[in-house]
Amino acid sequence: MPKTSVAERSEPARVPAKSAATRRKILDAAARTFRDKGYAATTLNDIADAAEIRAASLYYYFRSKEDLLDAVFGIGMQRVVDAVRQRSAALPAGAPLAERIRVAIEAHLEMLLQQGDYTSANIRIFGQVPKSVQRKQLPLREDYADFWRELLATAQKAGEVRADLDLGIMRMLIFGALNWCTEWHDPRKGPVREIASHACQLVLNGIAAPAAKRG
Amino acid sequence: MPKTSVAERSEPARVPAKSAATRRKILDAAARTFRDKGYAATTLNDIADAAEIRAASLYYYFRSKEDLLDAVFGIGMQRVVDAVRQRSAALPAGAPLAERIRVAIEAHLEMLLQQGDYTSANIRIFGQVPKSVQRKQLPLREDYADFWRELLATAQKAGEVRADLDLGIMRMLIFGALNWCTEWHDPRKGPVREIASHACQLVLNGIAAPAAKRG
DNA sequence: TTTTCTATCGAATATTAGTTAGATAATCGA
DNA sequence: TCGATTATCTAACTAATATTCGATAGAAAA
Repeated sequence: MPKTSVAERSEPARVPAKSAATRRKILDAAARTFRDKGYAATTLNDIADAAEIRAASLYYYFRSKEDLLDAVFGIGMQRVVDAVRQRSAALPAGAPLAERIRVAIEAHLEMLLQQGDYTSANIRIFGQVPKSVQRKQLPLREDYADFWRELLATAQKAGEVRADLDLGIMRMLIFGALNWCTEWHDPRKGPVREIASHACQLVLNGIAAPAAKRG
Repeated sequence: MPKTSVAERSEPARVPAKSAATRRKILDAAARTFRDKGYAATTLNDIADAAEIRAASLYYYFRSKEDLLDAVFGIGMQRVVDAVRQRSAALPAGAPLAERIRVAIEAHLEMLLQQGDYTSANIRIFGQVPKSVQRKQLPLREDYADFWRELLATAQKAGEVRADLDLGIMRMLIFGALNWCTEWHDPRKGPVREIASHACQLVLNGIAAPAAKRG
């Protein structure tokens, strides 16, 4: 029994909308399952079950399991890049750099903990995934890294970040504090706002130049 | 050809030392491979190859793949607990709490990045491992968490950490900054000391109460 | 209606991986 | 030297899994 069950049609029945909905369901299921169990431990049946289709049907939409993973990763990274860039662009031109860093932290955490499972899947399992997939994702990752590099470098040049800090190391420590949240935070439970606020305090106080120059 | 190749015997030929050396080689190989590729993606053949034996021989030392993982995890967590406790205990009784936090950070990072692959395997792949193994590891993990809980709570009570901070959240953010290093740091390359120093700055400045009380 | 294309499925395939069984080599105490 | 125990191997088994193939239902087009 195919059981078509078309429940997604919210818009006035577009032309190719039928297949797009299934594709989305597959991606959603894959993102969640990959994130929760890792790539190797996730079977195509796991994904198919969650998407309410049979495993063979996955191949109508994706050429392979790796392809599916790559698609999930791409969406996840694109989303966080867009979210952070957009929030940052919404700030007034003369906003203090600490404020720019704050909204970047908040956007990153919200994407990781509230929004879809795509970004958290990417962040969480990237290191345990076939090298070929990692390689294909590198350009997007570098895009995102560049955003932060520039943000921190500008803040340091402006004297808002201590001059003696190695920003490469500091950036990775900050990423760590944020990204690790996927390992412990229960999205249904705690409020993200509370975590974001603490992360901002840790980071901003952690790297800020002393307000009053001594000596 | 078995090719016995007994090259480990550094001590004067102990009694059961023969089997213990192989067991150690298996554990070393497993820790490294698990950490690098994850649990599911690691095959017993990968481990056996690295340990220079055949896969079937693993079963002379461990009942199953899960058992082997559990052994690796246990060693990894025990090591970091011991290292951090020991370093902390070596401090003079009246040492400032910031100093206690600093040595804890340093010990944690050294165990993660320099010492064996056991701790890093535990930290890195714990979340993508069978639930049964996670459950068996919880007591040890709690032990370690308790150490940090107590350390931070004491510092807060002493007024060295801002009173308005939720230490549960802050502790996980700190763990994140440290643990994430397994994802990006190349142990052969950068000096750990540099990273530890930056982590200390981030954490200590990030949570410290302002030196001069205002108002 | 007939044809065509899209989407989905059941079944088959080939490979791999964890595990077991039995044989055998190596070691050691007596 | 000899039997017993320890350690390791080869070969086989079984279950699971990614992937392929051919069939088919439904919708759209003709």
